[in-house]
Amino acid sequence: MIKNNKLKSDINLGMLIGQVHRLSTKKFVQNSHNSGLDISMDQWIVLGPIWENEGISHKEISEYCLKDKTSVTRIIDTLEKKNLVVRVPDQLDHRVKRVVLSNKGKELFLQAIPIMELTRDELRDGITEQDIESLRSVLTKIYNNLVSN
Amino acid sequence: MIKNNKLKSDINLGMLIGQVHRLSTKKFVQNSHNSGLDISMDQWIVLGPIWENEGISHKEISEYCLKDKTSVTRIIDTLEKKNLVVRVPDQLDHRVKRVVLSNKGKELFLQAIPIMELTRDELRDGITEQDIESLRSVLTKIYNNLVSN
DNA sequence: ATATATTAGTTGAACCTTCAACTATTAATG
DNA sequence: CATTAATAGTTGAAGGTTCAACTAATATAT
Repeated sequence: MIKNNKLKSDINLGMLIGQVHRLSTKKFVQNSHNSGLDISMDQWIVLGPIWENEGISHKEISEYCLKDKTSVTRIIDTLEKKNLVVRVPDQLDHRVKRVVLSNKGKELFLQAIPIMELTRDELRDGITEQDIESLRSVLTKIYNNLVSN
Repeated sequence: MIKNNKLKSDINLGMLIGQVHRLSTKKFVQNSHNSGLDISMDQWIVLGPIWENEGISHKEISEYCLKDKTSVTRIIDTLEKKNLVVRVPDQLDHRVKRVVLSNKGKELFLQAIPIMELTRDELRDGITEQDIESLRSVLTKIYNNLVSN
């Protein structure tokens, strides 16, 4: 009995975004698991900038991944517990912690790349590059509305 | 040092979807809080089908909201703790639990509608209806790829 | 009818997210 | 230089998600 159809369709759009987000992370984790890898979507997302930039700080990871600093702390806790990365205090600014991949971390990252590619292909099956660019464009507009308060 | 640019841009697209999802739920909760309402995005999403269909079952809520049954159980736990809904065992099929809004739940739902509309307008500021339809269309395609295994 | 399979919902464990409060360190200002 | 601000990261609490295992009840199949 929500009479306002616009409202209803927005709710559905919100649920759709949420569901696509949940299902795609689930798909990646399942594909990883099927290949014998133990890695979550968020762990993969955080490993990325560490791979690209050895010794990156939490804050930089946070900005790169669009994740809250608390989330970054906890994901790195998990990665460290799994011996995939190591935290190294910065020598100049003692507030800063720099994060470095272990050999195990590097290995896992390399193994996960083809899983990511597979997942990508499954997601995009039958979808044109134009559609993807349009998706990216509209999401970016919404993102900008959200961050500019 | 991810040489594959396609891969990198997919990662970014994934992070963008995640971030838009997180930021929009955050915006809704903040707007609610600013109006003195205590409700999360997921609580709102689950209240919707209960409002529309008094006595709806968990399973039906799950299908409507595109949420896992475990999540539905836990969100309804929270809603029940807040005295917004009540679980009623089905008389015929004793496996089924039906969910009903309390007066407090109805009241909250009605108060949350304008908050949802406000949030919607903030999200969509400067974005055309065509863009939104295009977003919905591409997300639906991805969703279908994901559910059809 | 009885054994088997399905279905609805719950629970525990592990992870991710947000908020608010906190520590420790560095930067800015008078 | 000493006080105050801001910054980087951590922690606890509460909520949401997934998986796997579980209970209880209904459906199916010989």
